[in-house]
Amino acid sequence: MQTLSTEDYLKAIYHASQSANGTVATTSIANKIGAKPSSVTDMFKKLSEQKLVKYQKYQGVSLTNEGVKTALRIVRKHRLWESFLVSHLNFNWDEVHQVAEQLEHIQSEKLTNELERFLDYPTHDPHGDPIPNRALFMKSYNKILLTELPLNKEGVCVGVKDNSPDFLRYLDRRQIGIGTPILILHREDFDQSLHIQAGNSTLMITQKTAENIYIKP
Amino acid sequence: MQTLSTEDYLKAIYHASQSANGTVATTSIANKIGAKPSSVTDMFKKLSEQKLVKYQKYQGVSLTNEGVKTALRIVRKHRLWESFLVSHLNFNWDEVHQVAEQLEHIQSEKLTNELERFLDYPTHDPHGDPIPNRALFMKSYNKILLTELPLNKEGVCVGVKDNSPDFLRYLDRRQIGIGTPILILHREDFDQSLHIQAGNSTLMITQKTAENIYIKP
DNA sequence: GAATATGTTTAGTCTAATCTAAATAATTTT
DNA sequence: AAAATTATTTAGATTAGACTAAACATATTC
Repeated sequence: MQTLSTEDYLKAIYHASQSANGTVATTSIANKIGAKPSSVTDMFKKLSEQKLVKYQKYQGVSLTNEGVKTALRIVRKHRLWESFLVSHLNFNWDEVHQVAEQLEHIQSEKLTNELERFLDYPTHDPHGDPIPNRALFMKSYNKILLTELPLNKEGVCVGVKDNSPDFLRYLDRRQIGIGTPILILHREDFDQSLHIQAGNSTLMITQKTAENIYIKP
Repeated sequence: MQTLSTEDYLKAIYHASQSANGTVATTSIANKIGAKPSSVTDMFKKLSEQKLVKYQKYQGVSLTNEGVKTALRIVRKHRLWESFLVSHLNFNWDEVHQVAEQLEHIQSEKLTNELERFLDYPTHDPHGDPIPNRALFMKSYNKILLTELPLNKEGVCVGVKDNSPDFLRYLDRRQIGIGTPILILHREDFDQSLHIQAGNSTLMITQKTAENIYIKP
């Protein structure tokens, strides 16, 4: 059984190892967790003793199979709770993260599974991220960044890369959300900004914005 | 902002001070919390510094107004979550306590208030205990113990005193629950056991059982 | 490939919450 | 009311998780 803190570390390692090639550096976790590198080293040792990560001095960590499972159980709870908050408790997609960070630590298999049933087995959370099922399996549809969408080819927004409240509220104001159909009308060569059609309105977005929107073509 | 542990203490003090006359002894909290008396003394001092309890050496503690409010906020969350678990997640009334013990510590006013709205402002939890509203006010209807119900006068089960899973499952097996109409057919002078009509069936219960069932006459 | 910069670990300290054992206060019994 | 019992507190130790500062390893730059 894990403590609250070890769960946070495992989740951070899991997410970091998705972008990296499996192995994760001390500092990168320190930044995510908001702790000093020395504290992270201590925790790496502890998790290593519990056989949840493979750790070699100065070489970072990678999750073991058991570690991945433990992380996925937390991710599963996090995303189910986020879904619940949005679908039944009137939370916006930019408000759910902080509360789900707490709820993901609640220990009760029955609770998790019943919540999943109550929500009718959702496959994706309010940010478009896939929810691991009971067997911890998740399937993410193949998606591309909005920057990669060809001109005049319609796609649908299926997720965001940056989950920060600031970015999410920015998208809200522009009426872009999960499910919004998007079409690139023109790409400005000068600064790679895009004129797009999103739903019924046309608008201009920067490259940085486009790099944080996932599209299913 | 309270830690998890101080919240547990405040809740324990609150519940203990309901039965006692407001002031609560070190040992009684030690037993409830499952800690040694010396640890409890330490915590009394800490809570006293935070002005959540009034503490005098060797004289036990009593909650301040702030302390009562903090405790009630936790009780409110606990009972709302219990209600949710039973009404939407297929939990039985004997299963909810352990999970609600965890959920009651989640910090988010919006979450609590939206949960309350989602449940349509319930006034009582699955055990018949009153749920404090947003203003932390709760009204408990006047109830009596089943032992005090006059012969042949119908009442309705509105709660239980003993919330242990064992007792609750015992009642389940006898098909006694919140809302069950109950009538005392005969009281055995010898051992104070009761022959009762509960719903459609008649059965015999011991004095100890009757002392743990609340009735609205 | 030596010098420098960056990243990581070690050693030692701190805090919150617990504990045990001993000391002290309050209560009960005789 | 003295003795015995029970309850409470103090003193000192322990653990998990964090920290700082110094030492050490790796990576980068010239």
